[in-house]
Amino acid sequence: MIKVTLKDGSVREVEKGKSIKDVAKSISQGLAKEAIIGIVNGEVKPLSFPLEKDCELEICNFEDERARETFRHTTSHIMAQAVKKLFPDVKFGIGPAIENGFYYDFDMEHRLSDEDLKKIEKEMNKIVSANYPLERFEMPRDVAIQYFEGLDQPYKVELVQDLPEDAVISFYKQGDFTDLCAGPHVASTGAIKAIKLMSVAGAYWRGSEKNPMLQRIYGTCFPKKEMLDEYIERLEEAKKRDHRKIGKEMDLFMLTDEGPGFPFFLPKGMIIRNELETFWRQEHKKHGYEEIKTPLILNKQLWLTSGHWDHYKDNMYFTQIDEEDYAVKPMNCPGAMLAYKRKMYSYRDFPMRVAEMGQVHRHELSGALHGLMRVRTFTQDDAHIFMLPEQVNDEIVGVAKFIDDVYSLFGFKYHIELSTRPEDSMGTDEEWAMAEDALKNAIESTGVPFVINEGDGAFYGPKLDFHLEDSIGRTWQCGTIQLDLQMPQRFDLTYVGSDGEKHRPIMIHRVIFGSIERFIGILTEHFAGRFPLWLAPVQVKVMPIAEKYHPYAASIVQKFEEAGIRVEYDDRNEKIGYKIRQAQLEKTPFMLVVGEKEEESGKISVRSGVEGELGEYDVEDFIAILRDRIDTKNVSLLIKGE
RNA sequence: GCUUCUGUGGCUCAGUUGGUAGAGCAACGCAUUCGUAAUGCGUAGGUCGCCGGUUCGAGUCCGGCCAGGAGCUCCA
Repeated sequence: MIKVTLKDGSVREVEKGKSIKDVAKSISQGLAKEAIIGIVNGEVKPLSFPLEKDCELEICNFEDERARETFRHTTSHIMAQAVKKLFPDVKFGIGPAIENGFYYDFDMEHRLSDEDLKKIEKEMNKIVSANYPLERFEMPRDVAIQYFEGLDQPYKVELVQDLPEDAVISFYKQGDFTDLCAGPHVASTGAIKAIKLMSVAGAYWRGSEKNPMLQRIYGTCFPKKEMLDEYIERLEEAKKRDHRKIGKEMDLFMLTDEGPGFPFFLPKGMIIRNELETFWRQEHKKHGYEEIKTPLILNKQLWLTSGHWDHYKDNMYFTQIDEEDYAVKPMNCPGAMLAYKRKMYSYRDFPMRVAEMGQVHRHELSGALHGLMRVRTFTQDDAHIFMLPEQVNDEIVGVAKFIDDVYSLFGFKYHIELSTRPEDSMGTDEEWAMAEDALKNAIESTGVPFVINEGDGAFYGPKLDFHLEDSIGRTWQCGTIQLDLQMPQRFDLTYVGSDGEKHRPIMIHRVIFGSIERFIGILTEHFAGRFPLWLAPVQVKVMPIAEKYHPYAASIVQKFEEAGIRVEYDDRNEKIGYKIRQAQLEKTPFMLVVGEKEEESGKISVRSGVEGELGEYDVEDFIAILRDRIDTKNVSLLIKGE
């Protein structure tokens, strides 16, 4: 007998050689049925794994991330086996589990279509039914290379060649299919239940555009069909929140063939944009920022000095003025450097915070464009902070707090990445190490978790990036704090220290929204078009029941207008049901119905876009409620529900 | 930019094996003045993304270009 310590601390005596599944069964049939993997002394093992000595054991179902990953990774092997059966000439890339499923990359003559996906799915289900056990075995590196060369699998050969000389290479075999794989896997193919292949797309081998493009099949799978259905349902719901769809429905912005990547903001979208900018100015004033505006076009010499001409040319637009070369600004910093250089500064002026709502133009690849999220012109809510070395930490912490405050106002969840030195960059290793340390120390001191994104910094310095999620879980970088040791040097920025000598200031670039355009896109998806009252393009809509109540309705409209509330008046000759339906579809927060009853009582009947009928309100009372919501920037549209 | 799919009136979509375009909503007109998600009747609106080719004949087939979606790459 051996002792198995379970996660809850309890200890079970089991017969030596019993499998994890046996242990699960002995605890409860339900657990055994749901179990996907076991974790033995911290290592993921299949349920068939025999327990030979005393150990700690955790039995995991689909709720556990490690179990999900193992489950889906096995499914990617099943897909590879199915593809091999249908298309014997296929060459395999890699096939990992990802956030909501898995993928596998294939190289073959045949171009995969949606019909092929169905065929592959069918073939996969056969493999599941056959319930092949997954068997692990090993080969020395050189034997493994020969093995894959013999099978004409060049990508696998490349993968093995990249492993160390003395590595022992592990394989997993299921039925007639064997794949290079570190594992782990579930015990047998029969464990996989609900499979759905989602799409086929191109993906470069090893993520480099210099390599050949393989065909990637994305799929997902669950232990139960109901879970798959629920997931697909959620995706459908998420699509309804897509800012491109809502932007069109609510008439917020548009994109045209004439200006791909150059969005038009329409009257309703401008209200949101202007409200955000007003809020932004108020907050920056409170945080001790001054505001400037620098030109959109500046001459070649400036961009040579800044380094953009050498490091950012591919993304810039150019023009000529009086036969001299000019560029449209892709960033605001060089302009800000010129503004700084206009006069002398004392160390007493620091930290000096200079903000700019700066419109930039960047030539993004056509395939990268995406609604308002990725465009070719956008407005950054930029700022440059000039400071003394001893002020760096406080300033970074201060900006991180500022960003957190703004995101919290909207109820956003975000994650932070520290992006380090990229290949194409300026400056010395020492400078980069210092700058990276400064950012790292500052963010560590706030205690907020972050991940490191190796080699993704700007060419002039490392950065802390703040990422927000869109409706289907893709994340977009919005806020960023970048420590720049290059620009102050290149532009020879100075200040006079307490010693009377000239010194070089330290500078950070930072944005909070990131770009107004992207931020509005994220906001739209986050609120599914039901913007907080202070941002809502239309706050209330007044709807008389019939023409004879128009004078009373008009007097209501006037009262809301006088209170500074954005009110629309629907005095069309239509039935009230029709007006309500349209206002609902427009996502109007509050609808005010007025007819005989209201005219007599001098009140209004309020309908909430999210809560339905709220009953009668005194006009002044309701205005006060809305005014308070707007002034406090309350994101909730609920009146009854609070 | 790459792989792949898509592109029909303002919007959402039909359009069968190629025979010179249809619906609903919206718009406009008339009637109706009607209490919380669509009142009825009528009118108008389209060089079927653009260019070229095959054909007696192309929205439908072929090629090129443009734009959009998904993904890759890249990024606020």
